[in-house]
Amino acid sequence: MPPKLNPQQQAAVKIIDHPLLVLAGAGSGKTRVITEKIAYLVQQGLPARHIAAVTFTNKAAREMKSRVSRLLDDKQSRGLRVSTFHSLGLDIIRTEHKTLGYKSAITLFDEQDRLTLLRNLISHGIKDCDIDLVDNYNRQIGQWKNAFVTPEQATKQAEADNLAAAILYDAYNRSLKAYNAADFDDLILLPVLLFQQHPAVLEKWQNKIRYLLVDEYQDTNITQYQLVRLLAGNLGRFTVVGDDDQSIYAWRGAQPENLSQLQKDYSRLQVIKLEQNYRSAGRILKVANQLIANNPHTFEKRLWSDLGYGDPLRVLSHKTDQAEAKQIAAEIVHHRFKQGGSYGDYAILYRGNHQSRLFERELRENNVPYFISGSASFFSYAEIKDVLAYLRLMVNPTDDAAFLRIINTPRREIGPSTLEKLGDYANERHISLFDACSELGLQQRLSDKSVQRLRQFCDWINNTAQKIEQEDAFKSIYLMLEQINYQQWLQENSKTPAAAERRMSNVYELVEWLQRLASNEQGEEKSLADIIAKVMLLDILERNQEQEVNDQVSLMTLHAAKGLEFPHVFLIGMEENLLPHQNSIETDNIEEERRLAYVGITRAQKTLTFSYCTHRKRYGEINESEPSRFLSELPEEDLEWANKKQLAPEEIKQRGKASLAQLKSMLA
DNA sequence: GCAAATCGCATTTTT
DNA sequence: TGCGATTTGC
Repeated sequence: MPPKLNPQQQAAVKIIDHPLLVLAGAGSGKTRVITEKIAYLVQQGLPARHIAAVTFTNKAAREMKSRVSRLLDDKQSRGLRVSTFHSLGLDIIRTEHKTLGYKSAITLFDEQDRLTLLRNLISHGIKDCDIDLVDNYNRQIGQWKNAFVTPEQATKQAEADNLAAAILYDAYNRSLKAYNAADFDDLILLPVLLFQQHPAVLEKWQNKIRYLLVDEYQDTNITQYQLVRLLAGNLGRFTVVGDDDQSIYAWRGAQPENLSQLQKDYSRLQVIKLEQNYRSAGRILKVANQLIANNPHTFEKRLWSDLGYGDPLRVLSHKTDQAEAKQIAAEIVHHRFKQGGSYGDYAILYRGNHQSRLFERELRENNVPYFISGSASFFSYAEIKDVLAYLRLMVNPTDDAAFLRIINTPRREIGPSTLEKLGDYANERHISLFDACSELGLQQRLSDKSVQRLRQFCDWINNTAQKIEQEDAFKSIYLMLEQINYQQWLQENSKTPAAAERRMSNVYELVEWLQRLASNEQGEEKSLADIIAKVMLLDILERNQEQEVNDQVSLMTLHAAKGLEFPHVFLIGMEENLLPHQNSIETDNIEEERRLAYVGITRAQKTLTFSYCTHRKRYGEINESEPSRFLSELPEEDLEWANKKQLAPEEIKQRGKASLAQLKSMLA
């Protein structure tokens, strides 16, 4: 990227007396605009502590922070907020917990906790709900929370078929409150409710955050937009950056309409388009432009670049999905040797995760290093969830989700039947499972032995919690791990000894990391409770992944590829019913699928290869498939249908081997 | 209470 | 086909 900002970028940085919408096409330097603007605001005399920049991912926030630190020194950037929407929300909730009626140690419920709670509510009392439909209810509740619909409103508006969901929604929210807990959606929703109901608190925050910058604005949902509006106030001291053509999260509640809504809500809004692309060859952009022109637009935009026109885009055809994987793996090997580049220059992008399987196998056979993005997050590891559940329960004994997770892990001979009776009892008395254990009435329901086991557990939790609070917190955590003999439990429950070892080292990594977090928190209170809440928002594995992504072919979904770029991109599975996906065809959602293809195309810097198969194995059955309609929307003169004549599998294999031999001779 | 067997389901998933 | 969740049998 050139050292100087282009005129549009400069304008985007310098307009600060109007609310500003920056329509930033793919690869047009939007992060740069945000970071330069932060620096500019500081230079203009606005202290960094009055500036907040919000992103959607931790990764984006980290990237932004590090780029700001190249422009401003520590003193200048002191107090600057660069965070995800969700951690900004958590900050607000933590600071204002009293007004919201929460105790300070707020527990964050993840998706699993949420489902567990919903299931428990259904099996204990919410009669109108069917346990088999829990996923539907969950989705509906999420939609309501994203659309800023409270339980009261939901109940009023609800049709007969989702009245049950509305009742459940209300019960669920009450339970969360009783547990002093919040789910991810609440991290946005609660601040909005708070600001609406308490103007003085809002004013305080508006005074704190005097300039707001929002990244990936097209991905905001209704609730997030409310938060932006409230924080930015009537003056509209904000810059939002987004691209309607890269809106691919509508299914998660994102409202790309929030872009045009700004014009209605802020008459003084200025709009700037960034159309110069610093990433891709001209031809790739031409094709991308033509594809996306098939979607309706409120803001017209046309990407261009001066990086040269580039090669035609290739379209490969294959007989089977296996052949697709084989040929592309071989081709990557071949191409890399010819170019002398790095495997890290290649990416294979696809619509659904399952498409990675064949490629994985093929790459491994060819000894090509690869990494799959979007695989299990650190927090999906059972051992991490277990240990966090222990800590959560100590911080907040009413956290039933945590209680249920660990009550019998490791084995304490407390099984489902005991828990069900305990659950019934707790439910009748409207108390938490933990509190129910110490009640006298419990003895009438359960055997003495069971009650004794439960109480032993609770006493132990109380003791350990006390130790953590009063003595050296982390020493006590290590002691706790020893007492539950967690290592042994892992050994007994892992497939191999090596796996057990790895899992235990995950646990240590977690605790060490918590320790570092605790000591890094400058100034503010650094109670374990706060740390745990923060941790639920982070993802440690991300960092590990980033370190390792070096000389590896990247495999990822189109969704995961947003924001990234690669010299050579393979966009595979360009077939009807895959891209566009069958469900999207059925629900008439082609436009978002087209944007997904657009995102894929605009990831490529130098070369782009599409591929499709005529036969694909699906759910164990071979089906015929047709090339994607999107291919026919592209300019014919820029495509090269390279593979109409099929290579026999043996030939492909030969080519792969030839390349290997070539490598060996090159190394020798 | 737990392990094995069977069932059932299969886009995408920032936090 | 392949995985995870639930059910079955000991």
